[in-house]
Amino acid sequence: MTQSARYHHGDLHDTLLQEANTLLNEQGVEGLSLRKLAERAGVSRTAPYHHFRDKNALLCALATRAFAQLDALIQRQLDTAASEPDIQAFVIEYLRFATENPEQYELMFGRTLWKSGEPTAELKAIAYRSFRHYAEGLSALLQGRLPVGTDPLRVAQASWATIHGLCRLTIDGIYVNQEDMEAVSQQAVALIMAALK
Amino acid sequence: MTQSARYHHGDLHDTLLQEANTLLNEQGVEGLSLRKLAERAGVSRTAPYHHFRDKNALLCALATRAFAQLDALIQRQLDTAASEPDIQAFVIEYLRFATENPEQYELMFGRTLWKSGEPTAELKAIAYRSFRHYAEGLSALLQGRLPVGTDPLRVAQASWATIHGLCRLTIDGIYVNQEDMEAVSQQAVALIMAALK
DNA sequence: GGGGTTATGTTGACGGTGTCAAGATAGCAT
DNA sequence: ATGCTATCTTGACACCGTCAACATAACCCC
Repeated sequence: MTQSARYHHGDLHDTLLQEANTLLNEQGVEGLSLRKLAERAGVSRTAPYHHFRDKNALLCALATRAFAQLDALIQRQLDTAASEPDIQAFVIEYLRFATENPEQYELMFGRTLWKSGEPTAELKAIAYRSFRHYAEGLSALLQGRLPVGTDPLRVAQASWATIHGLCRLTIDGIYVNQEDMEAVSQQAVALIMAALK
Repeated sequence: MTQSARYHHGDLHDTLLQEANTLLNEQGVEGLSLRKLAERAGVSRTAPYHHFRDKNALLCALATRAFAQLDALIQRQLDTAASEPDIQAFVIEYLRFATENPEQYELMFGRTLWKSGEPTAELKAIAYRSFRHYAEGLSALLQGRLPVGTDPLRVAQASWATIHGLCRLTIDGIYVNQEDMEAVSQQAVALIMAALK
């Protein structure tokens, strides 16, 4: 039986995720429909429903994969970091992750999944694990350099917000050009580090 | 002729914008459709097309109105600011603007308008005017307190990114709870201000 | 191997969406 | 009064997510 004529696809689950990623990068989440996906996988409109409960579930699976990459990046860059240049390097890497896959980043953090739809338990888990890794890595890095009474969690939240906000402004195309992005981030890191003894 | 039976609505343009705002706050941008809007205004499906070129144009008009409010807030809070507590107050006001109208804020800065659709010239204008007002206000405020060689524009971009990122994380429901938001912002402002002489 | 259970894939249908085309109506200026 | 133009209408089209009902194949147990 030929590959194209067989009734069962064989690996539709992964094929769908892969095609979804392609379509996401090509056209953004707006242009990602289950029907297009099914067609690209050479399968009928409703076949995907045997592998994902609904569109939200598929998008959550996609975002979960992306978070796994980001989590790996965080651990790789932050666990070996010791000085300000290391932090700068981490931030640059983070920004590149976001700007090289803007649609993916939007999906990971946007309200499509976190508000409009209900995020999967799996997605929540890895998203918060990523933040925990960041917070722990940063705390270790700034050990003894924070002013007394400064909650490391708050510093982690504030600094993530800065990086995240920069990503958002850049990939959404407002206020920060991609060429300026790294300069802005360097300024931000320098300012914060200057405040630490 | 009764109000409901007349052929011409009379003030459909503004009615649409008003209903759109209501629907946006109630159901988010996902739940905002031109057809619902038309029905609420007591008019047929395609009537709105005589007042807005397409859905994108209507959303841009909505966002433009919202930017006018934000712009007013910026000027009100920042032009009279002189010290760190004033900055804290401004940030708090900004955060409240975003968290009290999360769907509106999402629309203003989200990629729905800035990437997927083409932002109106009008929208672009007021969005950038708002940022300029912020940058100018902040520069005046920090006059002479920035380390030499520090570009005020970069500081404006970095600090806006911080505030914006905090808003995004909070209203998208990830990493920052609404109760923690103000504490995080205070930490961020304190850190940055500590770096300035 | 035969037969039943389960996983997977199919077509048909429903209500929703944005938007275009063509025609109806009303206001307004000449 | 007549014609122009703004406004509003119905009809239609191509999409979309998703449910129900049915078809096929794989797999497991006897």
